[in-house]
Amino acid sequence: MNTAENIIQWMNMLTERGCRQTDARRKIIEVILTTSRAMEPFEIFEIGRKQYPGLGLVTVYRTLEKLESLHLVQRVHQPGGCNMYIRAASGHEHLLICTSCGQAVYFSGDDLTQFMSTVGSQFGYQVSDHWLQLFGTCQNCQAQMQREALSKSTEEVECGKKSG
Amino acid sequence: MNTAENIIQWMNMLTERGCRQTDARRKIIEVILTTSRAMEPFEIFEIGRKQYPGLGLVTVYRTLEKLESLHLVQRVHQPGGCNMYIRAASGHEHLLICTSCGQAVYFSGDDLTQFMSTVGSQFGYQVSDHWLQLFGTCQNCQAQMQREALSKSTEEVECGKKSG
DNA sequence: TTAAAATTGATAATGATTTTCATTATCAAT
DNA sequence: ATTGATAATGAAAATCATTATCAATTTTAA
Repeated sequence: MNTAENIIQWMNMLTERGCRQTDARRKIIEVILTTSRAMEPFEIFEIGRKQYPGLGLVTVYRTLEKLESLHLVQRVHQPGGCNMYIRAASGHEHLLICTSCGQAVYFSGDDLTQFMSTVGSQFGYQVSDHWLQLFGTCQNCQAQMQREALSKSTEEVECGKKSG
Repeated sequence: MNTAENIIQWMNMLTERGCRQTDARRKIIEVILTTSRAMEPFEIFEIGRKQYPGLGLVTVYRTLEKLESLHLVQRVHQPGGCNMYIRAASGHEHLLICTSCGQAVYFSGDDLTQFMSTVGSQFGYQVSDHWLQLFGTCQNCQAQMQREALSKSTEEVECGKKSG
């Protein structure tokens, strides 16, 4: 499914829930669907109003709340804060986030379901939900870092400088 | 190790880091070490000042920040918010939290380490860290719910009431 | 087209967390 | 035990993300 179809689909889900289709919501959804990393409300607001100047920050908050209740977006928890949003996982998926650029991908965590309930029963708990998130460095950022390290060592050779 | 010894140990870790040992910190640490669930700063403040009336809320915030940087406490992320703290995990442990009473226990997640890096390499990511948290109902709360369900059905029989 | 109702965005209010700052407590050196 | 440098404290004020208010606008079903 392409982005345009995806936007229509999300808008229709709003309609099904008894909500109205508005330009503000369409733009907010577009921003979310065309960005592959988690964003703060203010960031969505800033990107969105470039193409839709009337957009208000409060509307972004309200729309995110609505989309979250429809399980179309989800909050992302990170060491630096928990106020970012990204399109929601489909089923038993979990996030893998680049700590350098924020790029996020979903991976399947089906194989963990058994482990979860086993752990729970060991402590007498009835496990109903789990959160799993991986942090690391994406391919781009790994390459970038490698380039930087290389150019740095070259500099040292050429100029006789020491890093520090 | 008992609580008293544990408090001394934490206080000494503050000293090692160049911090001073104060009554406020001692009381805050005691509250954390004698409670087996995550607490908000204000909750720690309220419990602490019962025995140490001078305690200030700001000091609780500052102490938590310091203890977190020493990896003695950690922030707990929950659907309802991420402003609770609990003693930190030792090594590869993860939290299992009761969604009813907040009771928390740590379980070992060693067996997941392999899974994590495998998943990462599938997407070209170099995984450096992971978050895992389980939610469920603890034994006490399960029993409690069962009792409530029982007494409710008994009521119905005795009084002929319908639940609603 | 019309009118009811949902939505919007500007503004004000809220509440958790931080900063400020004068006072107090700690602790190594005496 | 005393001292003095300075870390730590707590009260109050400031900050900042989020939420509530409300009049104006937009959407949608009829």
